[in-house]
Amino acid sequence: MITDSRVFDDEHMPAILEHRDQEVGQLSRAWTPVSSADDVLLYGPSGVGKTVLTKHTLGRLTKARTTPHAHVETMGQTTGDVLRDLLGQIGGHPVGNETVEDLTWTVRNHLDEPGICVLDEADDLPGTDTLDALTSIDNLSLVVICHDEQRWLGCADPAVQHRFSVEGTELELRRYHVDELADILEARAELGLRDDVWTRTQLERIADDVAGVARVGIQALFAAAELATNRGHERIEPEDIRDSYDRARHRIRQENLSSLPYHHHVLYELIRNAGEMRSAVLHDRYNQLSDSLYQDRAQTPIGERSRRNKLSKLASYDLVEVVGERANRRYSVVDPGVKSALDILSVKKQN
DNA sequence: TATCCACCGGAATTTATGGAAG
DNA sequence: CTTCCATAAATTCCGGTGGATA
Repeated sequence: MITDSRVFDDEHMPAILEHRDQEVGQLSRAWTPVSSADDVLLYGPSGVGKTVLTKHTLGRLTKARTTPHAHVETMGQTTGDVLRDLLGQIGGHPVGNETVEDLTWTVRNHLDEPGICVLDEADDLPGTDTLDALTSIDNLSLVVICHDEQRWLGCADPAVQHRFSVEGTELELRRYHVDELADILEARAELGLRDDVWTRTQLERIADDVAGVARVGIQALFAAAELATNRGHERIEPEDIRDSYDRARHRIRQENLSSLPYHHHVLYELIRNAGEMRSAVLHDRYNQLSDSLYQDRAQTPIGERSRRNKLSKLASYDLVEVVGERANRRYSVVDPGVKSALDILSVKKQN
């Protein structure tokens, strides 16, 4: 049934970008006189193709002429990480131990012509000094990708605000309409599935159910095909589609959890085990068990303030849900089926 | 309504790490 | 080897806030 699963990878780039002509146009225009390329603040909800749009448009641009460019994932990265990534992509050779100052200087020297740097998942960038380093590099135009442009601008320095408040700098990406997303799904289905196992109507159904969020739609289509295969169906059945959404979201969350370090896993598993808990209880548990949880580990237990940082990370990854305000706040895991591969609580029981 | 309280999250400060200079 | 310095992560400090309580 599935002829090419790579078509459904998050990293897969479609040959043509459908229903984003206007946005591609605006981005291209911002970059046109590359000698004075504009910065762009690109915003919109998760999974509607912000990353794909920039990669696609950047690909078109650099096919026409060579321009130094980079696409940097900034979520959870330090200033040094971002600069090293940028330097590597524009042809430099980061060693791994340069100072931020050195890196900034090296990048500047590498850019004898104007370049473009896309900062993906940049919601947390204001407030760090990453932007200071990047904006101090002449010749470098920035594309900032975030979810909420008001919040982003609100947190940024006045200098950065000014740089991103020029007319035409903002570019909003909306959710797809049902027929638009169905077109996108159709292109994937044609490439990755046997053509007698799906119908246009089913794709429209999925597009509607995921409210125009392309990433979830694509993952759901893939999950539906997997379910149909597992169940021995000849083609995708309504029940496969019905069950595909949980499977798709489950997979995205499981991946997110796996990418996080040990402290996050500890907190996650404590919450998952309890079902729902308030923060005082969570901290008590953590304190009780920290000796056994952290023995034989390089890491040591962390204090409450740091745990709060880990918890907000877990929440932003949609792994942990926070309900209620202030004193009566409760934590719970979004999908108890998502488990840490580290098997933390069984280690606890042995002790 | 007024006061209390838990606890979040920003900002400043400290600690840990590792490289470079003296 | 010791000292110094930069960075990132953790901790300390604390103001603000919205529900709880009386």
